[in-house]
Amino acid sequence: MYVCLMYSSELIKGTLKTIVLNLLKEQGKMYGYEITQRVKELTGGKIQITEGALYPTLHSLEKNGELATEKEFLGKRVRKYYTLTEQGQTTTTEKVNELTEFMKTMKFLLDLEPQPGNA
Amino acid sequence: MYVCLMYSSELIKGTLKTIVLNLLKEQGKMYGYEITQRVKELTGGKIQITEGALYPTLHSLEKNGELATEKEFLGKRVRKYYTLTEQGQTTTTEKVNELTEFMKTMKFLLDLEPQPGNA
DNA sequence: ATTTATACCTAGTATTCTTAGGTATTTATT
DNA sequence: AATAAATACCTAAGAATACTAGGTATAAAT
Repeated sequence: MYVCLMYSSELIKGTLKTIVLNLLKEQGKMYGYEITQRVKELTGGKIQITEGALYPTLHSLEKNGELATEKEFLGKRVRKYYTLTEQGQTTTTEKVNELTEFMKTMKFLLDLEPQPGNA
Repeated sequence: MYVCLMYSSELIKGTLKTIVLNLLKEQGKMYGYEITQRVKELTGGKIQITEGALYPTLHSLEKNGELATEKEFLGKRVRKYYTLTEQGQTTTTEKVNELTEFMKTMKFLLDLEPQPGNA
């Protein structure tokens, strides 16, 4: 039986918005469920975005003017596609740059050499 | 006038424990205030741990058996030094490895090429 | 016919950080 | 000498954000 090792959820905190915005920048337009599946697929199951986290985040980003929506009907079922607004594109660049810098700083912090005496 | 650019606080979420544990691994023993100052110094002010976040975290780690404490008196003032327990050393290694892996995954996600048509 | 996958959503809870205080000693400045 | 700043500890209330656990409904697979 294959056990998938997920990252502990606390690590996702603070990066979810950036992940979603960046995916939209790359894929153009996506709907909620698609985002959860795509992230799961891209990370080999190591990051699984729950719907309880994703939908409120999408709604918040839309309310804030970063995302625009359009509905598509497949038979009787509805899909809600999200796209970046102009403001959203700017925000995405900023947040991706910030996260990249943050990770450099974290890498530096984690790579410090132990002082003599701390085996 | 020099303005220090801090990372938005949401990025710290989920990494604070790991930062503290790893610092203790490197420095051997530290007290709370020292940790805030050391992180600020090491990151050029880009990560500033607030005391309101740090102390509850230290207490929680101690309660959980990851940290041990000893008090030192300087005149009438008290310092509370924290050190890693054996369990704490194991946890530190695990959490540092996990964060490192997480950052690799994030880097991969952020470096994906935009699909044709999404300028 | 039933289960699984797709597709949306929300309410309550838990975690975790920030804000904004409080206390007290020591050192630096004026 | 008086005041301010730095050191050093702490907590409580609030905000932000994710999880759990539900709900609704259609389409596809077994």
